[in-house]
Amino acid sequence: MIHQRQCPIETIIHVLGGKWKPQILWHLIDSTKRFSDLEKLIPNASQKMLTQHLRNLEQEGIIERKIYPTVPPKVEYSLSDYGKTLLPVAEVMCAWGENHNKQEIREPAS
Amino acid sequence: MIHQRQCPIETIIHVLGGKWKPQILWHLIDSTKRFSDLEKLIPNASQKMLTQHLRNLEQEGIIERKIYPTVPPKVEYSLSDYGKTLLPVAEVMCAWGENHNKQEIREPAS
DNA sequence: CGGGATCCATTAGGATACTG
DNA sequence: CAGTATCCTAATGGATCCCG
Repeated sequence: MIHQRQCPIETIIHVLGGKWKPQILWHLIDSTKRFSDLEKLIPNASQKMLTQHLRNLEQEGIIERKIYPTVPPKVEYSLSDYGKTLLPVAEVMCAWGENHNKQEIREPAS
Repeated sequence: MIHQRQCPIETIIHVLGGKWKPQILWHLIDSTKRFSDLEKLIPNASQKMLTQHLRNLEQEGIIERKIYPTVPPKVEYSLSDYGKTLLPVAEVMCAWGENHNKQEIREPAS
C-alpha cells in the first residue's frame, strides 16, 4: 500500500482523499469526539467507512485514538499535534475550493 | 456529476484528485505542451486516462485546449490564468506532502 | 459502544484496437 | 497526431449481520 509518489501533492491528496476524511478532521478541530459522536455528526457515512478512514488518519499520524477499557467501551478521537500542521494547509485548500464553487457558474470566456 | 460538496476541501481534492492530474499540471507550469509531449512526459498514463484528465481539467477551467485544424492534427494544452491561481495552493500542499513523506519513517511516539 | 466480517455496487483506472 | 470505443481489473464505498 505504501508506494513512492512522484509528486508530493499526491501525498496530501492521498491523506485527505477519502470520502469522509475532510469532515472527520473538521469535526475534530475544536474537540475530541467519540466514535458515536462522529457517527451522528456524519450520518451518511457507514460505520465501516468511518472506521476505515479513522484508521487511515491514525496511521498517518494525523489523529489519535484513545481507548478506555470500560464496559461498554469508549473510544475517543482527537487531532494530534502533527495533525494540526494540516490545518493551515486545509485552510488554503478550502479558500480555493470555496472560490471555485462560485466560479463554476460563471459564463464561459468569449 | 456536479453535486454539492459540504466542505470546499473536497472540491479541490476532486479537481486535483486524478492519478495523473498533478503531473499534468506540473508539466504545464512552464510551457504549453502538445498531447504527444504529455504522453512522453507521463509514459505510465494510458492515452485514455490522459485524455480523460485533460478533459476534466479543461471543464474546471484549469487548462486550455487549443486545436490547430491541420493534418495531422495538433492540439496544445496550457495552464489558464485561472489555473494559475492553483499554483500557490499546490505549493503549500506540496510542502506539507514533502515533509509528510519524511515523517513517515519516524519512530512512533512512546 | 465500537467495532469486525462479509458481500455487493460504483467508480477509477488500464489494455488494446481502431479512426478522422 | 490525437484521440474514441470497447472490454477488463482494481480500488473505493455501502449494506447488513455479528460480536466482546
